[in-house]
Amino acid sequence: MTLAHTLLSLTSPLRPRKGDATRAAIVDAAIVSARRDGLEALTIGALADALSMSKSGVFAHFGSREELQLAVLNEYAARFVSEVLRPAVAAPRGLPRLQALLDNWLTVLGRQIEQGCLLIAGATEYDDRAGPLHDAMVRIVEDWKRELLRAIEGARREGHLRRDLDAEQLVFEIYGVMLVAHQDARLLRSGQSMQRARAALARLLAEAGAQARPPRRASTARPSGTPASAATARRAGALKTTAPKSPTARATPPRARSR
Amino acid sequence: MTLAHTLLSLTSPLRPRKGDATRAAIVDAAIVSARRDGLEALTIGALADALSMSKSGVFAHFGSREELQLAVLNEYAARFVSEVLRPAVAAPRGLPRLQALLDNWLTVLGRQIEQGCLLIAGATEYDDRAGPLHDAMVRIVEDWKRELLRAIEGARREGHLRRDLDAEQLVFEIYGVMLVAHQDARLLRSGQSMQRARAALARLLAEAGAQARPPRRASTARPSGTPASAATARRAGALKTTAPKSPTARATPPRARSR
DNA sequence: GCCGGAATAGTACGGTCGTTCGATTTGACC
DNA sequence: GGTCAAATCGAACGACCGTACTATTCCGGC
Repeated sequence: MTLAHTLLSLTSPLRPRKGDATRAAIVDAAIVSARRDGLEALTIGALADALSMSKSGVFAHFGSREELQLAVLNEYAARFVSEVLRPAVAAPRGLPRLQALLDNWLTVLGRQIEQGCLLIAGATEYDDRAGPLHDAMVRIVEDWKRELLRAIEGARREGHLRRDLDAEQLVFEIYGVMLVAHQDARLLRSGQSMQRARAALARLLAEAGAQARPPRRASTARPSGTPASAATARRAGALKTTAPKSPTARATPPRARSR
Repeated sequence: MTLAHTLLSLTSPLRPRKGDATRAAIVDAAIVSARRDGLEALTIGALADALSMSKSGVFAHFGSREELQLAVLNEYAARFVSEVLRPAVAAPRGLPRLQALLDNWLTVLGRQIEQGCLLIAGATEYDDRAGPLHDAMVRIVEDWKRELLRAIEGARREGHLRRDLDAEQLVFEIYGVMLVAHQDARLLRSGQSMQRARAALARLLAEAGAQARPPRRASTARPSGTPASAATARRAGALKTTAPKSPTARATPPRARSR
């Protein structure tokens, strides 16, 4: 079946297969469901109901539940990369590109806080279950960390970060910030998680030797925009903030707040 | 039933109820299963098989699957606290106690890397599902973070940490290190995650103003005390290592390793 | 050694799961 | 408009789920 399918798409590769559209719609709906309840809670019946289709209609597109889960995971990962990494490579190489990447990552994480991240939830879901989903999960996370590493080493090579920086350690710690931001925002509904994450990242970068390019402004007085966060990076503008319009997300008081 | 049960245990509270032992055995087995596959994958039938009991025999002890899950989660949390927090309060208050707490935490996390942490896995499992398990999960994580906060503020009150420290931010970042250590060790089987986590924690504490008491080992240069901050404090022994006997877990080489 | 409640087993029910398979509909091409 | 494959449906299967009920076994107090 899969073979015939492949052969056919080879003989007439240009024909716009209609099934592809439904398949995409199924994956779309499945991503929503999986982000809410987890990949393992994905159910063909529930999906069919949500799409007003029959179970067998949905099933036929994948051949097995596992194949559906893999499609969902891969599609999510592809979107994640294209949202976070792709726009970042537009930034000039080096620190700006790394900063853009982290900024996009955090934005994607915080955008729809109602929906979780499959790469984070899947990591705990499949960390102990052998099988194709585990393997895919490992591959995706490893690939992503490799991209992050590349960006960091790029910035170091440009002289924007300390020469003796332990890049893998920095990847580790950045990932930790993202994980805790995700948990804080979703489980605890903290509301401050994005600010805390930005502060943590800014500090990590500052300590990694990030040069505060144009030191735009000194401390205390802050006439206009330029929000920003923790410790030193506060004036370094090490991480650009996305939506500084909101007055509720006011800048943190001089130096770190103590309780 | 539950009422009668309660009343009876009130009238004869000393009688050693035999069912309690089986109930404990069930919870034991359930914890193992939940740590491997998740709380949501817990199944009464599988549990009964593993214990060579009947489904109804297992069921009778809890009255519902959800009650079983709650029992498992609460028991796990209780053990976690008693393993991590309780022994730490033996340490002198202030920074030593905080360090002991973090050290215990990391040890518990790394001890049996084959089994995951329910507090971490459950956080993503229930971050979007309303219900008693979600509520329990939130309460447990919040309680734990509060304990961590208490330890940090205790250390600050003793003058062991910066006066202007943002304690909640430090809780946030410490939690991030633990989360990424868990993921690295379990999903990616990294093998270096514990060392990386120790390095990250040491740096966090150093930056929070932790005084490195007796610098047990001075590596390269640095004759005597003078705490050092940030990156350098990594070798200051800001976080005591549990089993330094192992030669594989050697101290991190001078300065940070790059790549 | 019986008695009585606690503990456990046995069985059954309704539901949902993933999957199979044959029937039916759809839609592009001649 | 007929053709034929692709797409979708409908019904059914076997397995497992949580739960409810009844029956049986266990076991300490008399």
